[in-house]
Amino acid sequence: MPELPEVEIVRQSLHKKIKKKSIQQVIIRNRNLRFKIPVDFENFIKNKKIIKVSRFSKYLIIHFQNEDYCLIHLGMSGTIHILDKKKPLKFTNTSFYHSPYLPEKHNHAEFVFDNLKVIYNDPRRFGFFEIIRNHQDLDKRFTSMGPEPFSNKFNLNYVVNYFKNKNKDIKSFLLDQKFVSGIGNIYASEILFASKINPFKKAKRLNKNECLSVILNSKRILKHAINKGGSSIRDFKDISGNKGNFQKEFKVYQQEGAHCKRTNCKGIIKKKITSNRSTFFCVSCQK
DNA sequence: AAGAGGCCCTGATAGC
DNA sequence: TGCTATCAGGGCCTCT
Repeated sequence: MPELPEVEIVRQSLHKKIKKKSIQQVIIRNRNLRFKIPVDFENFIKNKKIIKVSRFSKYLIIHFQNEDYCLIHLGMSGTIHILDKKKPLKFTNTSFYHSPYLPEKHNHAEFVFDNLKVIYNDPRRFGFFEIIRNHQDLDKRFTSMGPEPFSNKFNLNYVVNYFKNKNKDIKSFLLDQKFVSGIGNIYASEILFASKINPFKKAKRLNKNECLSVILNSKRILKHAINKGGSSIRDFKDISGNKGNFQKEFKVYQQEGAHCKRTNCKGIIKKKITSNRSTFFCVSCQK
């Protein structure tokens, strides 16, 4: 499901729903995620009040009282659903705990609040939860990761220096969370199309202008995607079941065989698969 | 040390 | 209908 924009959409809606509320009960249905949900997880979370929900990169950060935190990573297929007793979902005429579109299979954890239930569902189990017990550890947690695209640290000096002598292709770097945090397979292709750069060009071959282009387009495209509610390919929805709209604006992702959308470009969009991941690009205008 | 590739897992879809 | 193969938004690990 989720790259930075989608995780941000989930964060916004989750924050609205659960800030200042206490978790009354935690129900674990299946501990098997990328990392097993620890046995003391329920006790750690239970009765804690939520201050806010923030985000770094593709990680949701639940802030509890007393500087306790829970990280949630959605992996490829993690989704968060909410059932609100006061605002029953459309079509929900059954009980509080059942809704027609709400998945039952692959629910891993359910967090029960007063009048609310938050559900974590993850068929492929690439997501995970992580407990953090103080504010220093939270700061430390992300130090080995690169800056978010929005950060001032993601600037021309940083990128030009980072790319010196780097023999790997530029797309791999956009996916490399140690270089920049939050970009995934969809937005990497879109950013490079906007920058007119071939995804397989070696990073060390990018000139200053191209580096700048990658920086500016990363910031712009991710912000734009957030404003559009994220990309709903497959079944991404926010926690209340609303779809995003950015998928309508894909220029290259999933556009194999289409004509390039750039004015005056006669190129065709091509798909290339490397190490099991697809890359989309225009054969003509991305040099 | 950097870079390439495999692997974790289930589900949807395409092709026969 | 039902088999098999392929692909999917991530990131960790190992090998060279």
